[in-house]
Parts: sequence; structure tokens; C-alpha cells
Amino acid sequence: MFIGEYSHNLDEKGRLAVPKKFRTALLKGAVVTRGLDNCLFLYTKKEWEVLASKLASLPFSQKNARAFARLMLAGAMDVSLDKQGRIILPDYLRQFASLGKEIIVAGLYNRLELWDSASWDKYKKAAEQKSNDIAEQMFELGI
Amino acid sequence: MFIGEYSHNLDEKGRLAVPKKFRTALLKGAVVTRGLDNCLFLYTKKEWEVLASKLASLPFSQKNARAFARLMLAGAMDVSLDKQGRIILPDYLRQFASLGKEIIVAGLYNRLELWDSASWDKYKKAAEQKSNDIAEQMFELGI
DNA sequence: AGTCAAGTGGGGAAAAGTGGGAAATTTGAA
DNA sequence: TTCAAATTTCCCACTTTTCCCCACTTGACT
Repeated sequence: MFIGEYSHNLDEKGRLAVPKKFRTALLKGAVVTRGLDNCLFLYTKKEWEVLASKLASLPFSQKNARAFARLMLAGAMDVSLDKQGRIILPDYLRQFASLGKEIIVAGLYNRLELWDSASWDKYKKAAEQKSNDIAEQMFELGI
Repeated sequence: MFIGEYSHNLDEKGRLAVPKKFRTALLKGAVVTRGLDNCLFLYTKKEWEVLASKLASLPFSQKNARAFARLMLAGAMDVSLDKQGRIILPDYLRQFASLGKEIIVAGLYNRLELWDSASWDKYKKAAEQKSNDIAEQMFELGI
């Protein structure tokens, strides 16, 4: 599964090279979508199907469920690796995550996260400072 | 199934190109109708039948159920793809969703949604701001 | 320093989307 | 019932975008 943190460049055509060690896992298909905290989530097709069918089964008569499904499902896009091992990120996702040129690709076990380099630094700094407090909360959640 | 967000133009004749990857699913027939939050819903014939029978079985003694069923059933219209992969949207639906020239076609797994570009942006912005809160609720619902 | 693998950039062919005109069909009035 | 007007449908051609391929750069390891 995915672990590690890599920095890669997004080119003018919206292409992003996936770190070599993650490629084989994504060969059978992958899906990017809007994530939380201003980053993108990248799932293998398999992981995605699980999540998507849960989202699709939310009742569309509920306002919040509709909103969430729209963000995640309508935000999703099939991606595949080109011969060089790159994926293409659609405009609307680049804008959503305010992606500039330098992108951080982070492995989070069952998904990859794509961050704009600046947002990542900022988030990381904030999280490091709060880490002790957060840790205590996590302990309450059974970790 | 349908995922992703696409921007297409509605021409003067009321024609809208369906994104290529969705076309095969719609070849066997499709139905557009009034949706929620000022957009249109587009279903495959098959999915529509399922929904329509659910709507028809709503208790017609309830005011809200009647209104909802009327909105969706009476608004429904069969559509088919022309040789270029476009559908024609009837006037009353264009007006209902205040569709201008630029249309967003959004995949929501078992349906497509058609939005006026401006309404979509507005809706999305509002939803994104609330996304973290909503996400917590959703996870409580088992996602 | 040389070699190899990973990452980056751009040019050209093919496909998808768009717009308009011609043909066909419907509508309505005489 | 027939003709003209209007609307719809079909088809062709243009434009734009996407995708595929090739070549260069960079950096690590020997």
C-alpha cells in the first residue's frame, strides 16, 4: 500500500508524474476526486468502487447527502497512466486544490493525496504544532 | 457508472453534447426531468423505471409527496442521442433550470445532472465551505 | 565520468465538440 | 385537401482539445 511523500511538477498540460513505486498499483485504473482540507484523493479503481457505491446509496432527498455526493462523485474523474507514468488532472480539480507547479504526492495507505506544495507545508506546520493535542484525541478514538 | 464534471455548450437549437464516455450508457434510451437544487436529472431508461415506480408508490394523500411526484414525473421527457451524441432539451426544462449557454454535466453514479454553469459554481462554493462539517456527518452515517 | 532510470517538455495526429445549412416533417390556415 | 410557414431532424464541415509518441534533462549509482 501507499506510503511516503514525493514532490513532482505539474506541467502546462495538467500532467503529473506518479512516483514509480505507486504505478503498478494504479495500472488497473484509478480515480481522483475532491478530498478534504483542500487536497485531492487518488484511489485505485477497486478502493473507489467501495466508496462510490456508498456515496450513491445516500438518499438524494437529503440536502447534505446531496451536497456531499456532488462534491465527491461529480468531482471524481477516471485517470490512467500514459506511457511515461503520468496522469492528467482536469482543470476543475486543479482549481479546487489550488494546485500550482509543485505538487506533493503523499501515500496514505489506501489512497494517495495530492497537495499544492505551499498548502502542504502550511498544513504540516499547523499539524505538527497541534500534534500532542491531536494525539490525545486519537487515543480516545482507540489508537 | 457516471462520474466527473464536464462543461459543454447548449446551442441555439437547444442541443447539448453528452460527454463521450457517457454515450454508450444512454444509447438504449434516456429520460430528463426536473431535479433538485435547480438542476435537471438525466437517467438511463432503466434507472428511470426504478425511480418512477418509487415515485408512483408515494402516498398521494400527502401534500408534499404529491408535489414531489408531480415535479419529477410530469416534468419527465424521453431524449435520444443524435448522430453527434447530442440530446435536445425542451424549452420548459431549460427555463426550469435557468440554463444559459454554458452547461455543466455532472456524473452522480446512477444519474447525470445538468446545471447552468453559474448556478453550479455558486452551489459548489457553498458546499465546499461546508464540506468538512458535512463530511463528519457522513462518516457518522457509515461512510 | 558514464550509464541507466526516472521525470519533464513539446509537437503532431486523431478524436471530440460545435455550429450552420439542407432536407424532411409537422402545423395551421385557406 | 392543399399549400406555405415553421419547426425539427439530419448531415456535413470547421474548430478545439486530447492523447500519443519521441526526445531531452536530471540525478543517482557504479
